[in-house]
This record gives sequence, structure tokens and C-alpha cells, in this order.
Amino acid sequence: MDAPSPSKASPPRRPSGERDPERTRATILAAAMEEFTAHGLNGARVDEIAKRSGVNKRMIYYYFGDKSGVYLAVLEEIYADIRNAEIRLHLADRDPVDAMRELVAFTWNYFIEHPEFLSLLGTENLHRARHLKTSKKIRELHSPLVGIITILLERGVKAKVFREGVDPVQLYIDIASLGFFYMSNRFTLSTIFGRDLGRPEALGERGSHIEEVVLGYLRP
Amino acid sequence: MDAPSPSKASPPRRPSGERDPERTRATILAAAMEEFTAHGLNGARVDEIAKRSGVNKRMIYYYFGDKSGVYLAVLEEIYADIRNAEIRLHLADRDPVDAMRELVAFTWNYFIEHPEFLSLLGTENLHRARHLKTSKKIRELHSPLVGIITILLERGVKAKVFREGVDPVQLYIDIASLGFFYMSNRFTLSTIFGRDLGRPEALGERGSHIEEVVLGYLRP
Amino acid sequence: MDAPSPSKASPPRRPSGERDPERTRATILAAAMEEFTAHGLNGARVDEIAKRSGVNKRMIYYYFGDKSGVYLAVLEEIYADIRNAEIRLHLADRDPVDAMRELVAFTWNYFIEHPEFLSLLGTENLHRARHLKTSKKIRELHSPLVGIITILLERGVKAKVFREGVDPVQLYIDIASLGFFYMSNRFTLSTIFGRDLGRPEALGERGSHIEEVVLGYLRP
Amino acid sequence: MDAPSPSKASPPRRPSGERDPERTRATILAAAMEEFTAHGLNGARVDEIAKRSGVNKRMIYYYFGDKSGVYLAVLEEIYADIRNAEIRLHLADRDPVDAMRELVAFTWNYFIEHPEFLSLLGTENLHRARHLKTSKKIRELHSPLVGIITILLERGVKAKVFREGVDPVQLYIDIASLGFFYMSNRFTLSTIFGRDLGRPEALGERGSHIEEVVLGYLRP
DNA sequence: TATGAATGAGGGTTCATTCAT
DNA sequence: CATGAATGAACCCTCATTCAT
Repeated sequence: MDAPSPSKASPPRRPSGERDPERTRATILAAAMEEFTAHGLNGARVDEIAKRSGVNKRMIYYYFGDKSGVYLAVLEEIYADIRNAEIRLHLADRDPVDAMRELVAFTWNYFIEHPEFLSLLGTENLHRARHLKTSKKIRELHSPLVGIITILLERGVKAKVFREGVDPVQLYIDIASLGFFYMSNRFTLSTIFGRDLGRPEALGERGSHIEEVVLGYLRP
Repeated sequence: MDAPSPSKASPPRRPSGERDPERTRATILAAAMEEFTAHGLNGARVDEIAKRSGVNKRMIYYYFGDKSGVYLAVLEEIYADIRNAEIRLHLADRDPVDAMRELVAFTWNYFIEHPEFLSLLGTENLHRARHLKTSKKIRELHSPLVGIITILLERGVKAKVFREGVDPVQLYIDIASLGFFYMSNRFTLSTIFGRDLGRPEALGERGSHIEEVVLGYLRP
Repeated sequence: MDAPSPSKASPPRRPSGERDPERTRATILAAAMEEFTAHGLNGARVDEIAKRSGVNKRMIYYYFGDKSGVYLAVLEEIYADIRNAEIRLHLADRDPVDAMRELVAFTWNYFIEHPEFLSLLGTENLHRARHLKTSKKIRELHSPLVGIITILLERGVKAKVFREGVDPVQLYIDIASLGFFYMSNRFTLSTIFGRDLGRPEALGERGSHIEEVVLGYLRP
Repeated sequence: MDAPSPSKASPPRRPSGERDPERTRATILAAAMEEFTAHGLNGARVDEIAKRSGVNKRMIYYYFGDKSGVYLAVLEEIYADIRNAEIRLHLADRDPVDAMRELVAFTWNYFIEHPEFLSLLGTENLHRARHLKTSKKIRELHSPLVGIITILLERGVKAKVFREGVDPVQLYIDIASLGFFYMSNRFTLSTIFGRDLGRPEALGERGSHIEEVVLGYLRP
């Protein structure tokens, strides 16, 4: 009934004796992320999170209140992670075409390297974003990308390298869509099409293809 | 812990007295589809499926063996449904550009009208297609769509309305991606962007946008 | 949870079309005997009896009322079978020592060849003979052996080949005990002693041993 | 369908407040022994074990994993109990005839006082020792009894009070057989013979008889 | 802070039995 | 006589959560 856990979590922490709240919290969170990624919200087991993290189950309740609390903390973390990574790109100052190309590549690579992000997004949408809506932190994490894309588009139009009238939100969703669906649904797609879409070459081809679609669309 | 059920299922069948196995099976399946759509595999409750369908719980096991059996039957049905609908489009005989436009529109509309398809695909991918892989029927449903797209692309190239070198599988995934991600993740996206992506106008705009992206990519 | 079924029952009867109540009843009974032997009363499944006998489950209730009814019918049959076999021995007229030897051999061989008898006796005693007590047929099946043993003992004493004062009931129980426990408990005994007590040679040795014990006890 | 429970178990433990894992485990085990004794493996109810022991049902799974786990623990306990009792007899040092007489008496009395031992052995053999085979503890309980009997036989032969060539395993099985079958099957036997074999006098007579048979067999 | 033990509400599944044809 | 479909009561087991230390 449960999806298999792809990999064992971080090694159980040192026996005890040490009292490091920050570390304990982080350890729980890391284990929880794996568990929720592998099994979704309903399929995840609090016992398993405790076992994986090597922390007493009671501690999970101590730090996060209840299962939903852990789940929400995980959600907030993955959003914070990707936003931080986006900021580190410093795209706004660069050549529009180069910057756009890099944004597409970054997004695609991020999805490849962070399957937990895809899985948890799917899970949260199954629940109609019920948890995310209650988060205060999320509101503060406004994706800076739409703003950056807007700037890039304007500069590209001026430089006559981009067409006019492109909606930055639609474009952002395009970039995410073309990677998300492929990665997130690669299991059923591979089954249906009878070929393994997860192979490294296949991933490379898809990356090039996405770039072609997006930049083709932007061309004046 | 569970997502709310968006709508009540088909009305409970008449009390009894009638013996219609085919109907009983179909009724169970319809209720199960709603339940799995709303709550995923782990979150779905067999009791709830029984209650919704007005059928004795035991019958679910009589017809489908176990919970996974019902789930797989649901999966097979939604795949059969979309494939049948695709076939009914009779795209192969038509003008390449028109046909492609219709395929894009059909896919987008199908996603809008069949949220269960999106949800169930997400659920099955969370489980890494474990159930779908065991299905024999799925293999037979081998989408002829790739074949049709291939034909359309060839004819479009000959007629100089499509560019050369387009991979039909990538194209099919593009068409699905651009709609799937938007619809499937509209809850978190709406939360993040602070605007409701599910409004009818928004859906219409997205549909036009997808058509533009796909046909723009195909142009020679 | 269930003990394995040692052998497949009689082949499923011809599809249908034929209506042979006597045969149907016998077929059900044969399948039930295997099922109760293999799994006890609680472990036996009515569905399995139906499947093994190739008969519709409803027929079992038609012929035997309920599960207990089938079970009791099985009990009555195995008792009738062994009593009939005992009668066919015609021991009363023969030489006392020979007759006694044959009785011992017969009993031992019967246990070997009829494991269902051992298993069902164990099952019925777990239930404190609750079902057997309600049987009217059983009362009429008084074992003739005690009477025969009494006669043999008297003639043996007169002929100075048997000692005096032997209680025929105790002797009968001795003969049965020495074989029953070995056969019935050979699984745990083999495990405890670390050797297979069910091997043909082991069975032969035990048979000789029992004869030695019983006849040794009878010697004047 | 189930045999009646002959006696109520140990009194439900004090409401709570106390945390005594060892005691909780033992309480569960005691209740389980009664339940499995009365109804066999399939007939026993986990709910009933919980109710009898006054322990939350969940605790049964906490301590023993599942129903089979409790059952195996019970099996191991009854074997350990009888082996320990045997060891306490200190037979090896005593006069061979006396020791043998005591062994016979001990075994017979043990069966009378421990009906659970008989019932559980019957149950486990119905399951072909499937559970016992998986036990590691059982191997270690290797009854030293065979060794002791061997020694007694040797010394008896030297002292010319026992005959030669007696197989200690067969002898041990004889001693057990003559008591086991009588006690274990006394319900059906009483029904068949139309007299109550469980009466105290009857038990006494059987005890004397067994001693006579066994010692008679051993006499040179 | 941290831990092992304990809890109660269900969850999936099975079973003997009966109904409608 | 015979059959497939239907029923409801339990049964084993699981899970998130809390208590006592």
C-alpha cells in the first residue's frame, strides 16, 4: 500500500547524552521529508519518522505539535530552499536571453535534484493546499521570479530579442510545467510509453527540448 | 487529515431487490473514483466507498478482491476513458494545423472536466506506478495517439506548415504538461501567487496560451 | 494461520447437468473431511469446501444445515468407517495371541493410513466432544472391540498365554494410545527430538515396539 | 463454534497508574494461554485475550507483534515449564526403578494438572508444528530427559532390574502416550464408552495402570 | 529534554449465512 | 436441485496521540 522508500535517511544520530534542540529538530525534519516524500501525508507514519531520525516519538510532538505540524514545517522548508536557490542566481543583471536560458536550466535541474519538491507539491495539491494556506512563512516567501521575469522580458523586448505581450506568470508556469509533469509523472509515462524516461540521456534530451520550446516561444 | 470530498457521488442505488452485477460493479467503481480522487490511495476509506455507493462493503471485496484491486480498476477506467475520447476525435484525416489545435484544446478541456484524472495520476506517480505496472489492460490501451501525432507531424512538414525534427513523444508530453501542471497544482500556485487560477477567465486564458506555445513551437 | 492441505481432494465433479443428490452429498463430505482435517473446525472454510467439491456453497447448507452440520456428518463418517473396518477383522474366533497381535497391527496401520481420523479426533476433543455428544448415530456405533477384547482375554487366560486381571478398556486405550500420540504429535516430537518420526522405517519400528509393549504386558 | 472457557483467568490487573512491562507481558501471556487452550489458534480471539488480561489490545501487538507471536510465546512457555519441572526431579542420582516410577507418575500428574499443555500440543500438531519450528528457544530446551532415561536404563541393566535393548526415545514416547491420549481424548472416549473417564478414581486407576505397563515392559 | 509504555478509535478484510432467480 | 449475488457481524491489526517517569 505504501510507496517504497528510495533511500535510507541520514544515519541515526548519536545515542543520546547530547542535548541539542536545534539539531534534534533538524534531524526530525530531514526524516520527515523523506517519509512524506515517499508516502504522502496519509501514507507517512509518525513511527517511521521517529525511527529514521533516531529520535523518540514523543519529541516529534514536542517540537511540532502533531503530524500536520511536521508536514507543514517540511513544506515551508522546501519552499524556502527553492526560493533561496532562485535568489542566488542573480539573473536580473544579465543578458536577457542568457538569463532566460539559465532560468530554464536551473528549474529543470532543480526538479531533477529535488524529487522531494515534486512529490510534496503533488501531495499538498491533493489536499488542495489546505496546509500551505495556513502558513504565515509562505506569504513572506513570495517568489521573486515573476518580478525578475518581468524585468527580463522588458529588457528583451527593448533589445528586440523577445516578442511583445508575454505574460510573465504564464511564462513562469510554462517553464515549471514542462519539467514538472515529465519528472513527476515519469513513472506512469514510462509505463504507458514502454520506455524509461528517467535515464540520464532522456533527462538531458528533455532539458534541451524544454529550452527550445520556451526560447522558441519568446522569439519575436 | 483528509481533503474534503468535492461533490457527492451518484445517488445511492435503489435499496435492493434488483440483482444487477454489472450495475453494482459500476456503482462501486464510480464511488471509488470519487474517493480515491479526493483522498488518494492511503487516504481513501473502503467504508466510505461502500457508503457512497450504497453497496454492502463486502461486495467491494467480492468484485475487486481488495482495496488495491478497486484502485487499479479505477486507474484502468480513467485511462480507457481518455484514450477512447481521443480516438473519437478522428484527428488523422484532418488538416494538420486544425487537428493539432483541436488536440491541444481537447487535452486542456479534458483536464478541466476530469479533475479525477489529474488527481489519480498524481496519486499513482506517488506510488511510482506500482499498480499500473501490474495492469495487463494498460498495455493494450497503448495510446495510438503517438502514432497519430507522428502522422500529423509528417503531413504538416510536407505541407510546410510544421517545422522538421519534432519528436512526437516530447510534443505529446508538452501538450499534457502545460495543462496538467496548471490544473493539478492550481491550489498551491493560487496560494503562492495570491490569485485564484481556477476562475473561468483564467482557465480560458491559459487554454489560449497553451495553444500559442505549442503551435508557435511547431511553426517552421 | 492455517495448516497446509496435504493433498488435493477428489477432482471437481462434472460441470452440471447431472442431478445426483447422493453423489453431491458424498462429494461435499469428502471435501469437508479434507478441510476439517487440515484446519480444524474453526480454521475450516465453507467457501473452501465448496470450491474443493466443485459444488455451489448453497448446496452445503441445503444438505447439512450449517457448518457444524457438515462437521458432525464428517465425524460420524470417520467413526462408522473405523468401526466397519474393525468388524471386518473377525478376531473373536482366532487364536488369542494371534488375534491380539493383529488387533495391535490393525490399529497402528489404521492410524497411519487415516490421518484424518487422528486430526478430527483431536479437533473434537478440543471442543470437548460437544458435537459428538449430540449425535444419535454414534450411540449405535458402540465399538465392538471391547467385547472382543474381553473374549480374547478370557480365552487367553484359560490357555495360560495371558495374565489375569487385565481390564479390557484400559488395554484398548493402551493400544490406541501408543499409536495415536506418536502419529498425532509426530510434528512437535520430530521438532523437539530433532529427527523425522514420520519416515517409513521409523513407523515400522514404532509398530514393532507397540506390539512388544502390549504383548509383553499381557504375558502371564 | 467455540469450546467454552473452563475457568476465568487471573483477575484483571489493577486499573493502571502502575507501569510494569514485565508484569504486563506476563498477564497477557497468562490470558493468552487460557484462550488458546480453550479455543485453539484459529478459535482464539485477540479481543478476548485483551479483555481477560485487562490490558489494552494494542499492548498485545506492542509486546508480541501479532496473534501468532503471542501463540508462539505461549508454546515456548509451556515447553519451558514442563522441562524445568522435569529437571527439578533430579532423577539421575536415584535408584533406577524408583526414578522410573517417579518419572511415570510425574508425567501422568503433570498432564492432569496441566490440561493447557495437552490442548496446546494438539493445536500445534494440527498446524504441523509450523510455529514451533520457527522457535529458537525450543532448540535450547532440548529435553535432557532422553539423556536421563538413557542413564537410568543403563544403570538398571547393570543392576539387573531392567531388560536390555530398550530405546529411550520409544520409552519416553510410551510414557507420554499412555497418559496423553487418555487425558486429551477423554471427551470423545467418555462419549463412546458411555462413562466418565475424568472422574478422580478413574484417573487414579489409569495412573496405576500406566505404571504397571511401563515397569512391566522394563522388567528383564 | 527525553523515553518506553499505554490508549482508543478506526481501517482493511474475512466469514458464515441468506436471498433472489 | 442448483446458482451467483448480497449481507452484517466480527476479526486482526494499525495509527496518531498521550501518560508516567
